[in-house]
Amino acid sequence: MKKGLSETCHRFFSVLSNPTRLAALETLMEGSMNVSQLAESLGQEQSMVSHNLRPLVRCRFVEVERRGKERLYSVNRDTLDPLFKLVEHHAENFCPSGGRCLER
Amino acid sequence: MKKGLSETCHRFFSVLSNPTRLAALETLMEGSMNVSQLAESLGQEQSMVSHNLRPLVRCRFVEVERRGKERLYSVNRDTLDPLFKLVEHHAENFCPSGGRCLER
DNA sequence: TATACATATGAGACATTCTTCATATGAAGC
DNA sequence: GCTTCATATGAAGAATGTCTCATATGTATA
Repeated sequence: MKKGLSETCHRFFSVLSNPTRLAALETLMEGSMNVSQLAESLGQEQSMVSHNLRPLVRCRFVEVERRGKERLYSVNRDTLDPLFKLVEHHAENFCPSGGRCLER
Repeated sequence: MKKGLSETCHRFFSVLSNPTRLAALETLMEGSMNVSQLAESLGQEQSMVSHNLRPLVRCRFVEVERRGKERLYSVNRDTLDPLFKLVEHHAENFCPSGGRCLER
């Protein structure tokens, strides 16, 4: 681990350690959409989704594209595909009882 | 992303989104040690280190081995080596100004 | 079993992060 | 320019997470 990476990691992981943002990512993995569609799909308030998209965009987990008055959000697969695969792999290998060891 | 992985991810990432725990991992990456040594090395209270090691162990980011009255902690390289590499890679590719885009 | 050492645990104070609600911005069409 | 639709932003209470301090557990050794 490179010197100073620990600070970068903190920013990286804190953005990802939120159920709303993860659900948003999970949804966006299946296809790009705009904020309203995402809010609808998640069953959440538009403003909450918007608030939570911000850090995802800032950290480049998600990209935005303006389309008239809408904004189309899509995930950064370069990072997220291998990342989720890694988490899945860890859970399978080290959390035999269905991720139970990951509970508080 | 598999259905339900999002909950696993939340546990996974929340354990990692803490400066003390990341510093502990960073230190343990350079070699296994016991709690006192780690506390010393991090300049932190023993009890704080102990508190923070718990979730790391529970989530299998770290392993413990009893050695008499000491406990030897060491990192799970299977998960952490590729994970940190991935974060580093993301920072290099998507955060051109030295990870500045990862700031709040 | 008494002592010392290593580590773990619990409770409360403190800090940070989330969510909600109200409102602002901004783009398109009339 | 006014209205409507889509999204963003701000502030404040609510919820979570973290740290500290005091104390408990557990192991080795005299």
